[in-house]
Amino acid sequence: MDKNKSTTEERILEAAKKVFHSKGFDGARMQEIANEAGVNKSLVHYYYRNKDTLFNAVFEDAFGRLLAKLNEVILSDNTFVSKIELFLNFYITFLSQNSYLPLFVLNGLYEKPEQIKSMLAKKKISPEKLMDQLRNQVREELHIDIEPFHLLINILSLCVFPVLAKPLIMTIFGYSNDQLGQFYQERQTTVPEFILNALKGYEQNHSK
Amino acid sequence: MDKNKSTTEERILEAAKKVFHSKGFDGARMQEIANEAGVNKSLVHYYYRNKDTLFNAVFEDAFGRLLAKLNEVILSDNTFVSKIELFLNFYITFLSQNSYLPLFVLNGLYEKPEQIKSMLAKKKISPEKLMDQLRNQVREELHIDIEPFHLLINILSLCVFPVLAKPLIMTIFGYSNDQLGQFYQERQTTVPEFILNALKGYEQNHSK
DNA sequence: ATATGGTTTAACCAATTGGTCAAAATTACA
DNA sequence: TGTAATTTTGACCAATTGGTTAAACCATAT
Repeated sequence: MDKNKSTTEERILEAAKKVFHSKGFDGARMQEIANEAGVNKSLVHYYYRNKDTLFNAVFEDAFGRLLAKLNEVILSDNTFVSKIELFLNFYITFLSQNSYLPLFVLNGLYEKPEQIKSMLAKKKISPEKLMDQLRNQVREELHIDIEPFHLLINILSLCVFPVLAKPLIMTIFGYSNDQLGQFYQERQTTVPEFILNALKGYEQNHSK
Repeated sequence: MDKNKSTTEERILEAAKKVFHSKGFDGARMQEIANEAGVNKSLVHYYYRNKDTLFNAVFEDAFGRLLAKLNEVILSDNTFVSKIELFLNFYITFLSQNSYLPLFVLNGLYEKPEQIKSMLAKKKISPEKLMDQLRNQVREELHIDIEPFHLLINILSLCVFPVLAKPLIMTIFGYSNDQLGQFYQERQTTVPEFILNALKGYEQNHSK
């Protein structure tokens, strides 16, 4: 509702994020987005032709952000463990402010899988490159030869799922928001440790 | 559409599952559910008062199934590793037939977190009991004292997320359905190994 | 001043949607 | 067989929703 600063187009996009993130495509109402932005509904159509266009803008913004960060971290100049810590840290802090975002992205991926490829192309992200980077780094740092695909998925699982399952955790174990925050805090050290231990186990079995 | 066998009430519920699972609450249409069941739309309202009632029935069925299985496996008479394998196996095979289900449940949990508690009560599932079981078993089998909460979340993450992220995996890495099936197959041995290795790492640091 | 261009609004519309209701069809049962 | 209860249907409705359009607004340049 704060009309100060920022163009109306930006305010509309921000409002759209807020509504789409929490209610999804079908649950979102163009009128609600207009209200949230403090403008007439027609203005929303003026800047973004229709609901689909607006949704795509919101989705690309969200998915692009997550993808870009993952890419940036993996290709950065850090140790393997540092990278996990970095990604975890970003993910947890960023998403404490945008708690609906991961589920929103996941839903979007189900509905429009094609978008993934165009997004990868636009951001010039190469999955193969990421995998190579991962494989090489694990080999050089930990002297372990490993198929990096399962490892990548495992890392992502351990980082992303606990954020996705937030309501499950809160309700089942009766956590308050503060307790949940502490839980995520603990994971910043717990998860890298867990992964590193798992990899060291492979050392005995698979390395030469 | 198969009117054979099963009461109309059951056919309506099955149709509702199909539609709600793939389109969510807001995306689902009562008319589509009626068509899918091969009955008049009014019949849907006759058996299930309104959309909310029908959705709740579908959600409870889905969430209840997953929860019951998790409970059954954890409390069963198996080794720690066997339990992980069992749960993984159930999860992967069951969900290859119901690929929309985990995301559906996750969305439902966001929208109606209260349902979790009533479901736990109805199925007489005690989270504390599960955690105790897990802690004791890890202590007795692996001689490791560990706070079981993070472990439980880690196991769930490694089992559930790769299924949730199906479209991401398929598109990013250009997997066919067959290749994806093989990937899940591999995880049946890969994941228990990963977890066990991680835990063995803790042995050196935390056990006495 | 006024013409011009982009910006914003109010009024409106066609289509959709969840839900109702009374009547018809079918079943149960005396 | 007749009749009461249950199940199924078609017609209908009020409300909602995405989207359109023409007019109003407003800054800026001439």
